[in-house]
Amino acid sequence: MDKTTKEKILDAALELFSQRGYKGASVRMISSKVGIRESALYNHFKNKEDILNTIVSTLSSSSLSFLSSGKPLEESAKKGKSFLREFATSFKLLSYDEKSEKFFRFMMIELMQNRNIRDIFLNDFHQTHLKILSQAFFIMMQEGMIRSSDPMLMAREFLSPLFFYRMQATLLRLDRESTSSVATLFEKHIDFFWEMISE
Amino acid sequence: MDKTTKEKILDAALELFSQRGYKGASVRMISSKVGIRESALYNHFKNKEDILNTIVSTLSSSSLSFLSSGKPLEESAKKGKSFLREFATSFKLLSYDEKSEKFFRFMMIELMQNRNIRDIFLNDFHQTHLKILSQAFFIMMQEGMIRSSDPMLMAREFLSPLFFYRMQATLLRLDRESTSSVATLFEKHIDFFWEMISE
DNA sequence: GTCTATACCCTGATAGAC
DNA sequence: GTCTATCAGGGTATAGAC
Repeated sequence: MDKTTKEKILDAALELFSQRGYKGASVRMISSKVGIRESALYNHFKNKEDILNTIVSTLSSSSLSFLSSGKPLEESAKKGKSFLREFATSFKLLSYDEKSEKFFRFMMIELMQNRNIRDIFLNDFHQTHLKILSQAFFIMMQEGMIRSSDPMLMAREFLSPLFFYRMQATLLRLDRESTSSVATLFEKHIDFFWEMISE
Repeated sequence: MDKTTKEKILDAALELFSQRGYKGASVRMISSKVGIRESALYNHFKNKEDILNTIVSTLSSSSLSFLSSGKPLEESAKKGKSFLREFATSFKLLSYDEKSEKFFRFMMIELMQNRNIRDIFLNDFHQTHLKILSQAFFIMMQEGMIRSSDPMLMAREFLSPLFFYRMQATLLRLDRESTSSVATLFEKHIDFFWEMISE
């Protein structure tokens, strides 16, 4: 509560962008969702694109990558399977965070249409996670916990199913279907993957 | 050449839908790409949605699942790694087929917005491939070629990276960047996966 | 900061001449 | 089967009163 009009506009815009994409969500819809006229909206943002840019720059950094939480990777990676479980859980939990989930839906819609969103997806989102994972696998290999292989390849192999399952959960939720079957896929993925790579 | 106006409309529409989504591609753009007036377009299709439906029903079946090419699965699955390589290659080649690639881009844009497209993606596209793969893995397990595990889980683990790499290739191509690095990811995936599962 | 009023463009779609 | 002409509705954005 006690949100400023500006914040209300951003919330309404994110909601509509995530449902209909940037072009499909009109300034009219956004302002009516907030409860003001279109013209009043222009007191808070220069134009429609300004709303988009504010949302993107706010959410692209914060809501996409987790695990920036202190702890040195050297320590956590040595936990092996537990580390992977923590990573996957953080990944899965993102889809339960309302704003992250809406931004994810929006990214998926715009991925093929907007170069800027593509860059954010591939760099901020994907590369960041790959980097963490490949470092972790490298450490696990050094410790002799897992088979020796290309850490970056292993990171990709571990991350792709996580991404796919997250997308699937998002799709199911859109049709108000249960996501419990997908939730177990995360668990099964970790078990399967660990069994395959562990020495 | 020698395309009917109707075919020209469908081609132009697919091109524009794949770049801008359904809403973003106007009837005006489509008809001007064909070289006719908007009104003339209505002699060939009832309305805009009719164009979409024609495209979807034409491409959802044909361009999405390959491997319907005769040969019984029992035989090909016994080839083990070669089968996986063939499967992955067919999957990769889809992204070199112009129409399949455009339809894939369109699907990605509409996935979060259109229930019908979601169903096609999850059922026609994803489930079909999972079914083939899980049957193949089941046979390989019976033959003692690979570790024993849940065939459906294994199918998902094998397919998710393929999907992700295909998506990545599509994204790179949109920015006219080289996809050769992604092409090798397909190969590496097969090698890695086979090494992990082979007995 | 919000309102009304308005400008101007793009949208899907139809009627009727050729 | 294609054209011109036209329509109502919705799109972003601005000016000026309160």
